[in-house]
Amino acid sequence: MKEYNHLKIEKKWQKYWEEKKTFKAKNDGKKFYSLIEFPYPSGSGLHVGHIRSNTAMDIISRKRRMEGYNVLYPIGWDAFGLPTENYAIKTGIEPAKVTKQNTDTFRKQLKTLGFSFDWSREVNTTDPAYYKWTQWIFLKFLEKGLAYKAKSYINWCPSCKIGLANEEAVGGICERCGTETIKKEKEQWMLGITKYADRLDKDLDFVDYPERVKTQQRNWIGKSEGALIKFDNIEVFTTRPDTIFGATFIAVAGKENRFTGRYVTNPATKENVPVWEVDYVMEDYGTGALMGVPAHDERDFEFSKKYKLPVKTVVERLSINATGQSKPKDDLPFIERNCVDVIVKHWSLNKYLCLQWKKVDWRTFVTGGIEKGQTPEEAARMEVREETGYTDLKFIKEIGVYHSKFYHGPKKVNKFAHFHGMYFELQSDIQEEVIAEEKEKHELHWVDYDKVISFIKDDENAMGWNLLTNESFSVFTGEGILVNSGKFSSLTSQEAKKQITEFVGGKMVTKYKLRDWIFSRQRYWGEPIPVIFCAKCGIVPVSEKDLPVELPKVKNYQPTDNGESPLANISKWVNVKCPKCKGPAERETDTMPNWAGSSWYYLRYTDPKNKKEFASKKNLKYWLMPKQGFGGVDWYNGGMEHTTLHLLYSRFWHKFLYDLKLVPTPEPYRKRTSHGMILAEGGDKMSKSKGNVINPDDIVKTYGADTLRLYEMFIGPFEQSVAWNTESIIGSRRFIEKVWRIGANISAESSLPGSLSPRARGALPLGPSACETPCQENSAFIKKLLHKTIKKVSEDIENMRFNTAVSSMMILTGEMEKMESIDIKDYKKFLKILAPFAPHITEEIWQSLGEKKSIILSSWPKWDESLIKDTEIKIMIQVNGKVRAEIMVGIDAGEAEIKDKALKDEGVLKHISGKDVKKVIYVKNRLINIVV
RNA sequence: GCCCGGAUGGCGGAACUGGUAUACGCGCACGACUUAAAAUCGUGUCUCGCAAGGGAUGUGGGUUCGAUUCCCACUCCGGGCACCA
Repeated sequence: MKEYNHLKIEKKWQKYWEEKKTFKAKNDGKKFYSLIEFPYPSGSGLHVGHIRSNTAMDIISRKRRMEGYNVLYPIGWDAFGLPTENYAIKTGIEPAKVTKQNTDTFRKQLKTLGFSFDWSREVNTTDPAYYKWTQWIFLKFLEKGLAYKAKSYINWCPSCKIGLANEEAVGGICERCGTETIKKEKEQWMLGITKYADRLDKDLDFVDYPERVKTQQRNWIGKSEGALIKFDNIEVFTTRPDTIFGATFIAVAGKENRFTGRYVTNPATKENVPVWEVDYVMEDYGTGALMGVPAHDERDFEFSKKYKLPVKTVVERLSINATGQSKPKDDLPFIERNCVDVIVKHWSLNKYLCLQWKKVDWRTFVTGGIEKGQTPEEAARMEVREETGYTDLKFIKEIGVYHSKFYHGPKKVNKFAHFHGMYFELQSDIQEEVIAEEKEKHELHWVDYDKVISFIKDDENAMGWNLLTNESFSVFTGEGILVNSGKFSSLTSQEAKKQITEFVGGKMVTKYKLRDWIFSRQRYWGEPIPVIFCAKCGIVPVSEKDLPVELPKVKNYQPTDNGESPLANISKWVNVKCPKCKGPAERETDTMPNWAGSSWYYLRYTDPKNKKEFASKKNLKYWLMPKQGFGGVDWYNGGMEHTTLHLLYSRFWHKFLYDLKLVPTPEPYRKRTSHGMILAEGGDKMSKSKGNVINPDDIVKTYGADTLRLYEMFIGPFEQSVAWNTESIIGSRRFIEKVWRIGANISAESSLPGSLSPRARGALPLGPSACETPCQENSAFIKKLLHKTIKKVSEDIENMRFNTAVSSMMILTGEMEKMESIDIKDYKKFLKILAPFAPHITEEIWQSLGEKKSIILSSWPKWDESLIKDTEIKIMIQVNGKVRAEIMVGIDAGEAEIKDKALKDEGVLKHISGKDVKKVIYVKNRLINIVV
């Protein structure tokens, strides 16, 4: 590991980049904006887990630069400042000092790793120069009526003595210390995020986020469309107004289930229904009251069972065949028919009577129409007798009614069938003769209980069976066809919703789970809310020229016992003159949450030193204007833990600023990705308390920064969590040394120190491929592999598949090392694609090969498709799906030729001789499968 | 309870759209070089079998000429939401 002094080399290049500022914009013609979610200061320091996403973004950013883009890749600090505060409280060191200390350490660590941040755009969100603008934006919210004071419950942690936001007290447990929280009522500042709920939901359609992130955001917003309907003086919210005829009680929020003794009128049926207090109804969702529809809601059903309330079915199942042979034909009208679907149990075995149709691929129970004047039971008996001959039937029960729209192949018509599911048990095998015509239609099967579902195959045909055997089908919560609903009967749920809502005088509304954002914190560390309370003038905003309202220097920033902010005790700071009337007034002592500064820091990156505005319009436009889709930050990588709150909050702020015409795009981020965590060696989360934290400095000291970077990328799929393993890191180091060795060997003029010992040099010559084949062929082979690798690495970086990119470069160097000589141009191309991964060592080799400019100023190599194309391809030959041989054929060999060659192959003949070749399947450029 | 991921050698993991399962790396074993060690290079390394062959991608089934990949059921692990009418 001491063949060259990697630490020296890395230091040399860190310094070089610092001085030359190689990473400054070099091409204004194109633009790109990549963003990293920075590592935030915490007590435990930066660990290898933090480094991973930075490395990934650094690789992308370096590649972009080589592709000629102007890259904005800034660095920010402490937007998620909570850990600092937390650590400060624990240690008693002043938060500002902790931040300063940590920031310096981290800055040094990040530089060591060679990240190509644009340090001149550094943003520190806890700096008053920055949070001035956070306060300024808050005042805009206030001006537009989106910031308001309201009574609200806070979760108070008796141990931390801190009021917690909802997200910090999940399930009533303090996220910081695990203590159970207490609810306290308090006047709090709120931000009206619910006004943006609809747009925050809708605009997800236009951004490039992973599907799961979108889903999580949508769930959080919780949009649902329904109706407000009055039952006398009680208004309920329901998403299922179509079930109102089945509403047999009204449930209002309460602590226990006790009947209130009151009755109200169901506006649809005009019947009186009882009003119950119910513990599963939430006071703050919808209207705090709901209509109980036991037949079509599981909780209502449970409740009605317990208190013996009537269950009234008003919606029946409807299935429409969407695909395949039974899909209704568009040009045919539907023929409605009442039918029976008859399930018949065997007289002694646990088997059931099923039919396999002969003319179509249908598997059903006995079915048929109900003739005029027949009861369903009579019809069922008749059908069983006609189709199967069995007569000794005992009627057990009617299973239910379900509807189906399908195309009846044998009869060539669209059918709209209303099935009555009928269940019989056969008493004996007494059987009459079945007429020939019926026998032609289908064949009879007795199917085992547990095979029925797989025999019937089609879900819709198995509806009767599911209703009979599966309890979860007992409450139908889906949409279907209305029954017992007066003039709305036979409408579909979809059709009925609007009509019924109108009929009962209700109105359609959209509700969200999302609540307005509680924006106050009773803590020291946060931007003070820039508001003054005056006895005469009320709430007065601090004027813009007095911003920022800075945090006062305090001795004790610990939270108070009474739930007030620590700032409340500092009368010097609190007591001010009212800006309007100059009378005595008091400052707001609440501060903003850590999410505030992080909601817009990316905007400041475009113009971090601006003193007049939070960022100039010109800069915002340059970096954010749509390149694709909605525009915004081109690429934002961050941890999964921020996919709901932070992402949603910053989207909200951005949209608000967009409405004020202060930012040019309606969405902040065009593309969002998330990295998986690096876990400690045991697979646990890294944490200081567990003592399993891997410090990047230690790794760098032993293996070098390039090795660490490579390993972080190689260790596993980027979006997946992986456990760290220090043992494996040596592989990445060996790879780098191999690259170095090839570089040292490649040219006599190379100024690289002779990295190969004479012994190793002696051992090197040049594996079998170098000796056995002529040199020219070798060089063509390497060229081809190189171009394949360029393609692979280029594409893999874009898709964040760094692990396979590294792997393919390892394969290439493995082959290169076997060669007697390598074209220096080819080797340089390889260095270029490796450069983003291992910037220091590639830079050193690059310049030792006579290059004067930094490798990052060179251009990203292009691959040549014609070189990649194979002239001969390998075709696998399978016999009955098993690989038996392989043949080489020319790229443009015809199918017949290949098949012919395959059938004559010795290895194949062994397996097919004496057997009939039934079928030969040829998959282009891949394989031949011979079926015998 | 609901929603979303995942499960492949001793280990991290690879496999394009259903087409050679285990690339690449680690570890291990053997060999070369060396007085020796380290480093480096080479060979081998899923499993049963002497071989021909057979069996393996969490478990069980299905579709297919062919399934790690698609479908159904289940087990375990991870993440998110949780009386949302």
